[in-house]
Amino acid sequence: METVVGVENSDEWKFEESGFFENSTSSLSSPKYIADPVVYKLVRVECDGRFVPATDDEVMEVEDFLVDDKTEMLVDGGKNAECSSDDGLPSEMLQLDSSEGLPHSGNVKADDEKLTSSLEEVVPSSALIVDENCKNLSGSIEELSKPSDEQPDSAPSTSDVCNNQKPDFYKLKGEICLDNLSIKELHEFFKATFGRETTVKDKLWLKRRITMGLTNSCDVATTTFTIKDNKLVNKENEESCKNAEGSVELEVETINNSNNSPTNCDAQMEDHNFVSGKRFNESVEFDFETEDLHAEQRAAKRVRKPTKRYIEELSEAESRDYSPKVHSSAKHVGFGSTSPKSCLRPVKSVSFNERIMLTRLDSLGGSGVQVPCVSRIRRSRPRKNIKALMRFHPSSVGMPTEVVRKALAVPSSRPDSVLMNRVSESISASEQIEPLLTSDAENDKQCSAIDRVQTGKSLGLKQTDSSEDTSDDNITTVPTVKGGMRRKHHRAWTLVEVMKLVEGVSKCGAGRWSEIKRLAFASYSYRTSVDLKDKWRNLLKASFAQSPPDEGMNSRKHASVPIPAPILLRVRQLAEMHSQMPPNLGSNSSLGGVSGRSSVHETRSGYL
DNA sequence: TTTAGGG
DNA sequence: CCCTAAA
Repeated sequence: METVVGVENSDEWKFEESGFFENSTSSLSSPKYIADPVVYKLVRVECDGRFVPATDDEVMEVEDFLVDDKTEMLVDGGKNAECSSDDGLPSEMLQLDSSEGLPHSGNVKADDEKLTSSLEEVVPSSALIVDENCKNLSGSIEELSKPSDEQPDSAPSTSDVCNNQKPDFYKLKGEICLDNLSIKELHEFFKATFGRETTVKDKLWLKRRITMGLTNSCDVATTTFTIKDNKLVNKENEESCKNAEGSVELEVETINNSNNSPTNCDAQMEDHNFVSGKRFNESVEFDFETEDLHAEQRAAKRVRKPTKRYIEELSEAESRDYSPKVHSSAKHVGFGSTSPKSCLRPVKSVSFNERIMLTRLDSLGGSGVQVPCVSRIRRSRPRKNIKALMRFHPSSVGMPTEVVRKALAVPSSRPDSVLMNRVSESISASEQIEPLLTSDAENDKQCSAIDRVQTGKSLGLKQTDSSEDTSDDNITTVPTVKGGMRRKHHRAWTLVEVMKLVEGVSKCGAGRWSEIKRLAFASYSYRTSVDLKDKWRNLLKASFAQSPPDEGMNSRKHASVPIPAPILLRVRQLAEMHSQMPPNLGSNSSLGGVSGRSSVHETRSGYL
């Protein structure tokens, strides 16, 4: 039995490492540190723990994998291209074929055909929609943007807007203003955005991080953090970005070159320029999240001996995000991007629950500390049928747990208070050795995924739930009286997720939830298409509800961050485009004033 | 299996 | 979120 794992090796791919380490210590606030310092080399780990160099095929697979990654960055638009250039990538990687506005990288070779076609699939469709509605949009946007404004444009003492001590950062005339937020607020915002806590105290870091998440861009200024319509304002390079992205005009955006001037906010509202709109790039956001872990550590302290927990978390993040073992890695899935040649190595060849001890040169404070790294296999809850089975044989629960755990020599790292989880994990682990135990559902999926990959048509399906585990470790499932299983914890929707959803709807149209699920939420396996639908329903409600999460509840104590007005605005636009406005609340929402507030028990659909 | 809608 | 009917 053997497995392919990633091992750090800083020599393998020149362009990956070039220039990084020089920068890593000095430029925490520079876009340069976006690149991940770790470069993997493929090796096989035999049962006895020996490392065996990977075969060329394997290496190739991963190379494609990486190239795709880079390509996606390019696809993401000009901003990233610039960013990438800072990373010292070969210039050929950065060239865009201006005739098509599509990336043609010398490194991409065969793959870029597929990529290109997939892009063409996506881009024109959005362009179509836009073309049809561009006029309407331009008209309605101004209309719509008003009701969502608390204060009319009558110069809301712009200094207030940006310099207020307690600004309503989420609805400043449709912008998100991260400036002047307290650390605590930033932490909240961070959590709402990424669904993950952070301990970083560095305001600048937090702001950049959030901004990057919200803009899906790594090109974030270090001076001011005002996000409008999911994009950062105050970009000098917007022009070039627009050109690079072609003529897809979608969102309202303002060009504003002055930095943080008090007039910014006003000007932003008045000057409605249409620039290219969204791009779909999971990888960017995804990378951010994982990179957070690294940067966080760096920012948090100096050189601290990594704690056990750190090691675990780090490894978890990596086995989820970087390890080639995570086949058609989730981070490569997304709109406008495909991973035509994901790693095909079947899960079953992976030695289950074998904790491979490795070390990686972690750039802890740039000091190059050797950090042990445990690589572990997915831990996921069992599929429904398994759980259902267990439900009918509760008495046998204890047995399989023990047996399986012993058999697999799973370190009892966690208390057994969560027996169910334990069993779940063990069982899902056993699936990997004993295919007979598995329902064919998963196998089929894997096969079909492979098939699609081989036909080059793959959308980069993630390997069923290979990355689900870590992320859903926390959501325990609980048996209900009626015999059903219910997810115990509502997984809070993060801003990023909401944005993905909105984008997904704009691409695929509301209703095609499974499509959206596959394309935009492939890496969020805990969101079912039904979840998406429900969330959209809520978003709709929220967006048409009178002026977003209103002042009424002044209690600054909202545990969750309100959905930013610009997003709601977009939801509303999309809803109108799809003529799926909620009854009664039609376009008269602008006149109605405080018409009814429809539902008092409108709960908190306007929040995350 | 996926969607739509009610609870 | 869950459940279910209907497609």
